[in-house]
Amino acid sequence: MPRKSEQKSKEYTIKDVAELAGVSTATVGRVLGGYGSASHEATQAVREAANKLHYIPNGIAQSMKKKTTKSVGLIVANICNPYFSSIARIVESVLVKKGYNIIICNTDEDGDREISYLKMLYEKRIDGLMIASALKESERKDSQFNMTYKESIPTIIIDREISNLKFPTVASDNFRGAYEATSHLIKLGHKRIGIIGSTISTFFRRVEGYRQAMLDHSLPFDTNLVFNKSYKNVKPGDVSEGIYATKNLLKYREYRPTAIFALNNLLTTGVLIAVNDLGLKIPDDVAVIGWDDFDLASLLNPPITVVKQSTYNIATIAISRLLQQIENPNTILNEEKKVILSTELVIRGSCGSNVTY
Amino acid sequence: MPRKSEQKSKEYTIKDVAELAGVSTATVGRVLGGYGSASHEATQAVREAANKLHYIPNGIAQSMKKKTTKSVGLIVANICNPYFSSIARIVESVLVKKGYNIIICNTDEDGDREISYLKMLYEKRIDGLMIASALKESERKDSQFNMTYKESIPTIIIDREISNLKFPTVASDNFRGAYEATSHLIKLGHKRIGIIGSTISTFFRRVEGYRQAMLDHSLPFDTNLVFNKSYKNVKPGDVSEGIYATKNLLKYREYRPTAIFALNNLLTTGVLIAVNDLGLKIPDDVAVIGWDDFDLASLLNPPITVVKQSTYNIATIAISRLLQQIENPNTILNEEKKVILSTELVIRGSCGSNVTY
DNA sequence: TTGAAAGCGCTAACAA
DNA sequence: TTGTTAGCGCTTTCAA
Repeated sequence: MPRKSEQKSKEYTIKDVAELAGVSTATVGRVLGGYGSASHEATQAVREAANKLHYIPNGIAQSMKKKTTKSVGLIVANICNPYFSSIARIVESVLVKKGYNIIICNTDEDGDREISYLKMLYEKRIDGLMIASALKESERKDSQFNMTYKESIPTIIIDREISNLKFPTVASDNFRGAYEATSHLIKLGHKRIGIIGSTISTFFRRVEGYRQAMLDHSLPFDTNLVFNKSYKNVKPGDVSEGIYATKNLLKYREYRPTAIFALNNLLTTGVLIAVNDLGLKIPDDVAVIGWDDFDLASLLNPPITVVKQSTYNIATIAISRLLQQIENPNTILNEEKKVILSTELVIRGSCGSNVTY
Repeated sequence: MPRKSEQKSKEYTIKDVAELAGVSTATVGRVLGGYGSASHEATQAVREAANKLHYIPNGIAQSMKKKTTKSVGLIVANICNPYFSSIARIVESVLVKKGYNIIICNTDEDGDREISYLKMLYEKRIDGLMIASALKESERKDSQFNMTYKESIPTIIIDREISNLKFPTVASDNFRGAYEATSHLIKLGHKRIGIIGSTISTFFRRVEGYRQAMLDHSLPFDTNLVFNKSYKNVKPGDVSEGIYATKNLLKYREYRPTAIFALNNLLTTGVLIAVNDLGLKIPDDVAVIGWDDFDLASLLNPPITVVKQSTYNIATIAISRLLQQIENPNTILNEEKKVILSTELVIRGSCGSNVTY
């Protein structure tokens, strides 16, 4: 079977190019790498040889020497969530212009998964890391924390407000956003408001906002209305999660909430499907507010009221700060370590304009 | 400023671990790499040392030796399109179990972008490549083609039915899917049917299906109804594209189509927004069929009829075949090089049940 | 302007 | 069971 090995086109190296061009490997490197200087003649010969062999430089070997891989990791909960895919898209488009590429990791908000991704990415020697789905505070023992995250590599956290974190952060004002949404519902007459966060890790700040709004309006904070568990029979990061949660929340007719606040797009969709399945009407039987705007929100009947994050700004600020750290490791971003962006309550029809009892 | 350099935690190497453990680097490799054999004592010492130093193996150096990077590239048009994000998600979840990670590239269906991504990925020495957004046939001169794609690396094409392609393919039956959708509209009485494909590269086969359906029903194939251009003022991969196309198609009252067939999710959303903006009613003023199902399709008013692809199957088959090629390079997948999956027409309300003139 | 050669951190063949 | 050592393909210092 000599055929086999002949078929397999050899990977040409800088050495092959050097030989063919009749120069040294150093010269090839200078020409192709664009550093140092080479005579016009040499330059020509090298280019020609490289073309002839369809030479593709070995980026691994380059990384080895230069100690930079031109790749950054992006850890998200689930790329199917429009919020994360938008972030990924924006981030990737600015990165690619600078020659970086992006490695995507989906954690489903699972701490163990995050840790193993981290390990993988650190082994890959990524130049930078963006985490949009960090360990939940509950899972994060400080000792463990310091062992899993490497401070020596440029890192930025999106959408997590973790106090003792050494990394810069850019996030929405989760507390305020939830506070406003909840207050809106309360003003409309709602007293029992369900909140569905499933396992999402920004859950806590948002629930705090919800809780504060309830308390400020002399309404009880009832943990039965707070849905933040994950269930074995339900895939996280799937609409079924929201459906399941909603059906649970609406199970008991007399105690059931008159409004539901869903903490991400996928959950919102799940809520809408469940409410529809149950034959209930929005907003008369149950009002709905979603977190994150989506293209079809205004086309639904009724249009869905949402807390809108400035996804574009979040992504843009995050990536520019990350690149700054990568390109200039001495920059200390201490002063403005944490950037918090305000959210906007987009009022559409899904909460009704008044509620009577 | 010696402070600075002290701060920066040194990257420990296998050599440091070896020293601390009092063994050779080879032994460290054997213990940590899990190959060869080492005494219990040595194993203990090495593990201890590695832990103490928080040693993280350098994957770059490993790749250098082993000639495998454990990463695969995924080229899509736009990760914000639910079709592509689902594919990415499924593919990533099977890859991660095998220790691979995934590098995502968004081309916006731009051939030049694809070529430069290809170059980047080949330099990175990816172990495998999955292309869900290949060069359009029109752009692909054979000579150029053979220079841009490397046959020596395992590659699989998703959703492209390119004839003389040397790579295995898994795709939906684009022709048949479009034929059925179009026929459905025709049976409902539509004679002027607009089709919006923008720049998407599977466009051609689908338009052929559309065309054939028209001809088979003795209806003219009018290129004015075929919208497949991209416009400077419109970002591809954004809802605005579909909005723009729809408004163009519906501009001239008397000649305007009574039905619109949108060739991906983002375009469908754009169509819905545009139709709504124009104050038209679906299905009475204009019927709509979308390509790709979506969670909210059945919740809209009216629910949207779609051509549903088996995304899960496409992704699963594609990645398993790719892994097969990666793990066993001698496997020739010739016999069943091309897998074509059938689509399903999911009839909901957006085409009405009858149309009168 | 050029080339020789060291070395990045690891694996693995070989010898002990 | 272990250690020595030769590379992997490149960049880059140092001399020429």
